[in-house]
Amino acid sequence: MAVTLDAFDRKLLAEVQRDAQVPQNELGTRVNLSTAAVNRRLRRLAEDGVIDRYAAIVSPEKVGCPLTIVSMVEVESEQIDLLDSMKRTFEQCPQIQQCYYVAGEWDFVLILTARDMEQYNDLTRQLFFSNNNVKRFKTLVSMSRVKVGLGVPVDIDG
Amino acid sequence: MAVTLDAFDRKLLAEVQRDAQVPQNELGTRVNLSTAAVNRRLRRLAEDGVIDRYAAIVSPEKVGCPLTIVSMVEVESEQIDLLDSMKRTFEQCPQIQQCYYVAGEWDFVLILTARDMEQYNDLTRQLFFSNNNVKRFKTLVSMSRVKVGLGVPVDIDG
DNA sequence: TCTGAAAATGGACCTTT
DNA sequence: AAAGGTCCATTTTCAGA
Repeated sequence: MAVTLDAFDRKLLAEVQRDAQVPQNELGTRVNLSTAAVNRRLRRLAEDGVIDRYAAIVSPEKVGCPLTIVSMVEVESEQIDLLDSMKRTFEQCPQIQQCYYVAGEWDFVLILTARDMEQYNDLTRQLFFSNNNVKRFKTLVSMSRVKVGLGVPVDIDG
Repeated sequence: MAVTLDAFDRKLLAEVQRDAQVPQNELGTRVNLSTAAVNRRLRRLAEDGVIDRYAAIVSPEKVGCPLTIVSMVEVESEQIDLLDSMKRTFEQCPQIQQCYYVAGEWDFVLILTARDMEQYNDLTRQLFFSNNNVKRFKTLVSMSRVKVGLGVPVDIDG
């Protein structure tokens, strides 16, 4: 599953995770490689799925979603088809940025973004109260998004 | 803080959040605008901070970070400088993808990525056990990353 | 690694509302 | 003024030698 990456690949990945807009010739001077080599490596990293995709990161506040909420959900039954159905529901909800199926005191952890508490209450009704398989859930309202990203460390370690 | 967005802006934001690599002329045909208009709007969205940045999303598994963990932390004291110091520590840790300062039963929620459990244990020592201001913490190990993204809904609602 | 063609970006300028 | 469209220059990407 994992892929072999050399020091150049790692540097490139670190760069493009931070900023995917810097041109390949600039990347070349930063990592000490020709533009063409950078081009080939980035293409290969994308082909191999190391780079999953390129995305614009938009500011939630600026588009009227100032509220970030962490919800934890415990299910009634862990029957496969019930779980799958819940996963699909969570995946499809546009306000759910992230959903992790976890082991421990809870079964799902969700990161949500919402316009206001009213919208979150609505979501709560749709996602939790009207779902028979939700035993209980807990809400943690974010007061500050201290760090937000999907960056993966590639610097030295594996 | 929020910004006024028309239907064109919203469509463009939806597109580039999903895939930032589609060229502006293609975006133009999709949203019914000339290439130049798309160019101008994207530039303005970036200048206004609506688009925070462009980033490559890399697959954690492929680079040897198959483990995703959600940690919740309760602090001993909420004294400002102690909190700030913790926030800085969390921000700087490369394995911490996200850190939310929350209200409720816990004070911080962290999303971490790690090579293996041993690395997580090390992090645990560095971040939690050796920090006097950590009263307790809880670990939820992700078995499945059902949905992972930073996408913000821009379709219809504000 | 270099060179050059094709593609994409972004500015100039004019037109519309 | 604010925003769109067309055209053109510049920059960037990317393949072949």
